[in-house]
Amino acid sequence: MKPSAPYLRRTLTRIYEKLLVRFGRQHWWPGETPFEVMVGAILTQNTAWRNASIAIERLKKADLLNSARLDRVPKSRLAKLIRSSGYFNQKAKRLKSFVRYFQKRYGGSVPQMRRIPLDPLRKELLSLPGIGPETADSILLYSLGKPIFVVDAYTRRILARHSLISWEASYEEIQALFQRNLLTWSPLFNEYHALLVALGKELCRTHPECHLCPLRSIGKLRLETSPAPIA
DNA sequence: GACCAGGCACATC
DNA sequence: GATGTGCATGGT
Repeated sequence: MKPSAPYLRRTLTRIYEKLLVRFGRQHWWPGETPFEVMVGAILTQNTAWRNASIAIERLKKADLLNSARLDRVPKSRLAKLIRSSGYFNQKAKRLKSFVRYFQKRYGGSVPQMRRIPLDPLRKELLSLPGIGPETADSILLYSLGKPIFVVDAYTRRILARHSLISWEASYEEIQALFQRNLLTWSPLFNEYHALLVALGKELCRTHPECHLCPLRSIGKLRLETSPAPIA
């Protein structure tokens, strides 16, 4: 039985309010420049942010957190610098190809890139090697300020545990759930996703039974009967 | 020492 | 289209 639109709107709004009260504003993305956010989006793929941020610091220290210089640095040197983020050979390759594209297509200019409308730009990003839906949407939302909702492992886990989606829901289905039932506004999408991650990090792992979950009292939650695995 | 973390591509059926 | 596997580090 699919929840009705008014129910979803109400519930998604209540969840947001609860999370905001519990965790406060998250000030995402934790990066100093839009370009740093793009690099971070690739480095954090399937990796704890802590490890990705170590790699970012090393790039900064080497004065390489700049698209023109990153475009010129040898891939082997880049791989060594980003070692802490894991999958460093793959990520060095992905970063190089992304930066090549960014330089060639936009001259390394964020404002130039931002001029492209959301849909075609998303398609463009998805066509790059190593840029999947989450990385593309993270760049669009957190680096460029485009109104698109980022879905990640935490988002799926939390929504499924609270019976708002099935565990098998696709990326696009989950994204559409938020985008159809919330105001299309990038600051809201920004904060909402960051808050879901905050919840996922702080509670879902340490308290998988959800006894302390701030969302517990919301709507028709049926936590007792949701599937056990949270991974 | 096992398990996990803000994915993605590619092979195979 | 679904399912399985490689990629790899650092923290708990």
